[in-house]
Amino acid sequence: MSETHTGVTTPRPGSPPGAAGEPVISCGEEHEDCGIRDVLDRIGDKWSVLVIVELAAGTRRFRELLRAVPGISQRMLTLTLRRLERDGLVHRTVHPTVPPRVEYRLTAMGHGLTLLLKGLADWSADHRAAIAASRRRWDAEHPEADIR
Amino acid sequence: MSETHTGVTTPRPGSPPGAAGEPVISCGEEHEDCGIRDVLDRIGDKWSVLVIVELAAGTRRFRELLRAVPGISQRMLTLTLRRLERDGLVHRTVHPTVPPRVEYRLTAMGHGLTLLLKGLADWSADHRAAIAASRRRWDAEHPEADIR
DNA sequence: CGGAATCCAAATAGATACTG
DNA sequence: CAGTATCTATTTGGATTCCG
Repeated sequence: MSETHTGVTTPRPGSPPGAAGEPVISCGEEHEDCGIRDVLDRIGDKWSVLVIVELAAGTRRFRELLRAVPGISQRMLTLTLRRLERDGLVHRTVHPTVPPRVEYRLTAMGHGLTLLLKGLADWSADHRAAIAASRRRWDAEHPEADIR
Repeated sequence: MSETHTGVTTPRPGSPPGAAGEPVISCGEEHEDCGIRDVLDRIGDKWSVLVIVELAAGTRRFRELLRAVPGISQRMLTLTLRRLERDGLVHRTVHPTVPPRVEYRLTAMGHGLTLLLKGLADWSADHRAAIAASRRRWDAEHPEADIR
């Protein structure tokens, strides 16, 4: 789910070994949903949205985020924050004190993204019941189907 | 119904940092995701968006989708379609002929979702360059970092 | 406190073969 | 044509330990 086919994708220094001529189903030139994958790959994971939502409320320290996002592990919070930082959605400030103090806040672009997330959240809320009902109906009509 | 309990709010300019008071997130009373997770879990996977985008153009048969979405396997197309159907985003019509003819089309709710996806696609397109640049910078500043 | 490193379990995706 | 059924490979997330 990470860096897919941006067309300009940066292969990081320590690129994967072997695996030369990968097909890499690059969305040719006709499919216009190309850029959207970058964003979906980011917000589609398990924790990014929750972290972004928390940061939308203001600057937070690492430990604060850990508490604010219930269930997230230290490792996943670190990974999530690094990825968001790498994409330019989150800014990280290190205060060279003892003990260390590291603060995270959304960048302007990150804040812009929250507007879209709000739209998504609204739509989700509006259709939550319908989706749940549809699932119940489908599950009833397809017993012993294993889709997940 | 749209402005009820949404997930993200725009931070006020003078918001005190780390003010442990009111969470600016209102997802009802508990820390639930407002149902946005249901939607993200669906559109966040590898293929759903591509399938939805293709169906947004009109009714499609299974084989047509298989050709239209480059790289998807038969199995993943089936799974993706079943999940979308279960959520009430896609409708499936079986014509009892020989050979079988199965058609897929978006439901009204599915079409509604495409509007949001368009918003996301637009935003992605607008920030694609910025994101790519941010990634290059980050990767340059963090050699041998493996964020995946 | 804020991580990085390691190991392991689970979820997800892909290839292939078979069928009504 | 439109799927299932298996099996395997890859990705992802979680738990734990250690460290400046």
